Amino acid sequence: MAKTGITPTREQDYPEWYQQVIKAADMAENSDVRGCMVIKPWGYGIWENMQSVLDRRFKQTGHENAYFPLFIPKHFLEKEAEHVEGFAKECAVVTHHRLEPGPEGGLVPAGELEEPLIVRPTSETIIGSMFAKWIQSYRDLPLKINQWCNVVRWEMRPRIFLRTAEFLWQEGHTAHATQEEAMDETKMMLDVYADFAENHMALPVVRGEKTAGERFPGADMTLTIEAMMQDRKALQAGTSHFLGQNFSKAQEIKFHDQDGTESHAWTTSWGLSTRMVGALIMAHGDDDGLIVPPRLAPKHIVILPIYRNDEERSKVLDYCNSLKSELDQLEYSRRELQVLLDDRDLRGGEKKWHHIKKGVPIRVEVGPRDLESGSVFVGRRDQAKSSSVSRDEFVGTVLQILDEIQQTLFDRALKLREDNTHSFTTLDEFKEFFTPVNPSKPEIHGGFAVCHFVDTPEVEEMLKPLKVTARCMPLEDNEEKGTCIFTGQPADRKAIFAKAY
RNA sequence: CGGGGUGUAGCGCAGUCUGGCUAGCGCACCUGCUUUGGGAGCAGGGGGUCGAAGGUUCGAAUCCUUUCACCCCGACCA
Repeated sequence: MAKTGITPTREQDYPEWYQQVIKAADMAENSDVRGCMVIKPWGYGIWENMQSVLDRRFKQTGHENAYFPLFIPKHFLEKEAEHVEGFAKECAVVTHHRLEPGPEGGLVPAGELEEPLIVRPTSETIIGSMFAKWIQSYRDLPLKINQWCNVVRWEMRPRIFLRTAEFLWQEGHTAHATQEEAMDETKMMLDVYADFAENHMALPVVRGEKTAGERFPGADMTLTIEAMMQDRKALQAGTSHFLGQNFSKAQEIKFHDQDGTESHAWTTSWGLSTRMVGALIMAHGDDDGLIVPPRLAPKHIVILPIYRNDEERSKVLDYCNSLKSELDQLEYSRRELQVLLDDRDLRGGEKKWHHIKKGVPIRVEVGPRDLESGSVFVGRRDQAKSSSVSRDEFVGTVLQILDEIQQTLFDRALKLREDNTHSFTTLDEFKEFFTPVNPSKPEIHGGFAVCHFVDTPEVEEMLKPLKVTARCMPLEDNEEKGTCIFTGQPADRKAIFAKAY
């Protein structure tokens, strides 16, 4: 009988499968605060590894970390018109600074603030206000700052990791003397994200430009990396914004050039959030649970000792400990190899499934028979079968196995995307692609549709009933001119359309 | 903010229509024995006063009133 680790399967009920994977892998859970999640050690460990890879890349590309306040004075947010409009509907507002005993017990807010404070939904305004002070001369530029923090966007429909009221992210903010330099920065950081997604998350992405309707509020241009999840929906995995002089004009970020003229700086911002953990789950998980790409795994290998009595136990544990020390010497992807020896007093099968559901890349089972033959029983999370190999061979090839798993995950995800990306030249074909056979209980359908189009509000309107959005206009391979399948007008380039998270 | 629904043990639920012994069941948890290369079996055990407040009644998880919370479907969104 093929019993799966997760009920239901992806095919049966994808959204429910997603929730169950998180629960089974013990990654996170909902908290008592609606819309806010608690990230548990296994989920947080993955995020920490994401942080460490990205942080290194940010520093390599000339950025420094700093920290800015959680609270933003209301009038800061009001300065940039589009920015206000984009975020006003989802801001948490702090109006008081004290609690006092209420008439009927409990506590009531007191000490009303002169000006309400907004819990940051993003920090362009408060960082910009500091940039305005720090920047006076062309010699102060470029200024390239990143911060790791939490932000709050009051969401009505939370989904753990994908959309929560509070989430963790990094936000980079830079200021430059010229438009070209700011544009180069915007593109470079998109490439950093794309490289991270593909080489560390094993997640193939399309690099593209957002349409006017999907752009960041206040940006002149938003670049994005878009990935396909296993239900064929798109997920925006990271964005990089060219802000032009919009914020610098609103916030007076000015500098004197070499010839003494005063100009407004050109700014960018770019962010990537804990949403990526959700992307990782939906891109790689299977019906037995999570699969963590080795390069981001909190534990690469779990050793499971198998024994029947105390005598066997001590022998097996000695063998396991020495194996662990040997493996501990190795490094994988700039980290020490992380090896867990799980000697909890649990039945073997239960313990094994526990680690399968968590997605540990490699399981090593060690029992009395292995001691005699000097071997280990190795199972890879990307394969169903396990096999016996000599201990020395295993230690000698383990790093290679991890790379193979990493590659397998990437190849699988790429194949999924390629198999479900189609070009369309007529609107009828397009509509059919996005219409489920059974509308009351939609099956997994659709994918990425690539079509010529013109970026106008009418097109966005036409897409609404289908619940499809323009994900991006790909940066690569997008020179060919054609006809917009929505309006019939001549179109300069194509866009990718999909249902999205 | 509109429509629908649910609150009973850590989790998932039955019981509510038709009020009545000490409020049940499954999973999880603890103990013991048997098992052990694979998500164990048997036996025993701990844990809830039924979202909250008020009312009707000899008697309320169950009926009535008020209230709170959460979930799902729509509009919004990294």
